[in-house]
Amino acid sequence: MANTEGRILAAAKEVFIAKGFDGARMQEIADIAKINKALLHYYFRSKDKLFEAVFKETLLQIGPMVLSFVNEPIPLEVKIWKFVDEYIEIIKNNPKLPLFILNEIHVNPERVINFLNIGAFLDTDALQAQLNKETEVLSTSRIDVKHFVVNILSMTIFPFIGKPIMQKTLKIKEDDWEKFLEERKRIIPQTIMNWIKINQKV
Amino acid sequence: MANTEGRILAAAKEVFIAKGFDGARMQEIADIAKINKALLHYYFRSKDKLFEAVFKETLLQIGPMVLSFVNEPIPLEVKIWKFVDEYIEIIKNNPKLPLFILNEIHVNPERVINFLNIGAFLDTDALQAQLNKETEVLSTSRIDVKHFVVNILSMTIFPFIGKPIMQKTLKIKEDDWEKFLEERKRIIPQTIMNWIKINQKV
DNA sequence: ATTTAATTTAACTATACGGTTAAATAATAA
DNA sequence: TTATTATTTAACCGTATAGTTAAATTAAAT
Repeated sequence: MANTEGRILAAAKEVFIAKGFDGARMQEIADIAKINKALLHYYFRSKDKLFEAVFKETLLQIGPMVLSFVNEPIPLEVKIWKFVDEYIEIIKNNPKLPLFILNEIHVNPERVINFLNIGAFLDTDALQAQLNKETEVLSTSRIDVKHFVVNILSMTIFPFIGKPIMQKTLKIKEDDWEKFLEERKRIIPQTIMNWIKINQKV
Repeated sequence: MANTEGRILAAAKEVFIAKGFDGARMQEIADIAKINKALLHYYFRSKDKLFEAVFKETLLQIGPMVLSFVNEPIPLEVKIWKFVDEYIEIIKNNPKLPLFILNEIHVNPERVINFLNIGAFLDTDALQAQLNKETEVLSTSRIDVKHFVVNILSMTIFPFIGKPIMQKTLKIKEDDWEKFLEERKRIIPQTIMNWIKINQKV
């Protein structure tokens, strides 16, 4: 049949992301791909090999999408808005992906450590320079690029990772989740920019 | 021997947190607790029961510690500083805990959903009122308590969850990690307070 | 001292699961 | 047509793992 390998990869991705490597079952992957276990091993010799293919493909798919324009020469504020907006949109379509990646790194770093370079090309020095220029113009205290990046990533990604707890603690119903995410597209850049803009040398 | 149950729980916590429910092995737990598998089942009838005990205990241990003073009547800025400081200290001693909890909720919500109430008592209305009072004094635009909480939690917890990626992307060596966390105790309240303080009705 | 509870030993069951195999069949390419 | 490749079927192997059992031993309680 057409595109068996693609169906296998899609099925594997679905199951691995939903249940993690240890919780995933080769049989279930085969079922979802609508083939049998024998053919599954015919295409990908082992669970490890299959996982490797899925993980690599996933990182290649999501990594560059996000960091592509971070190194581009556009104004800082635009950069932040664009980043947050695009990142939220991407994760909205793959809401379970961040936790999956983070957890696999955690429970089995050896298995995934080789691919971690993929998509992790971030020119921190250039970004720091841009930050310095910005704070100079505003005559505010300097911003450390490390905390700048961590702050943005945190506020953007964490709501997805902690969705169930956020929903429960903050009483956000499923119907309001989408709206909540739209609000964050506004709130996160606001939080970051206000942090940078305020005239308070600490 | 003395305190066998405690040793079992400690061992189980260690293994469950390190490898997740699916990756954890009863034999390994028994080994670490320095007992045998038979005695393990003598104390906790099944893996599920043992996990339940560990998960419940963990939530009870960490939940109240953190949220206890959030509802207390202390100034907002103090509250933020205190929260961030205490939270970072607590997680520093249990750095793998947040990802463990979040991931277990993700891969098997049915198994853990019953205990999610534990420690999740947050009076959002009272906090929103305090925020309103604060912005009124500063005559700045109102802050939505949902994003307030999510922002603080995100910036505090996420660095631990994403530690390997943060370290790689931002070139933070293990020796500098502790310093980095100390910086965050300063940066996070600063980010939040500047966000609130700036006179910019959006 | 006697009973009760805690702990070990060691073998065992049942099952789930990753992976294999071989033969048959269908589809595709040469 | 013929050879090659893809796919199915179905049984099978080996092993890891949760959980059991029963008997023996040690420690604690009465």
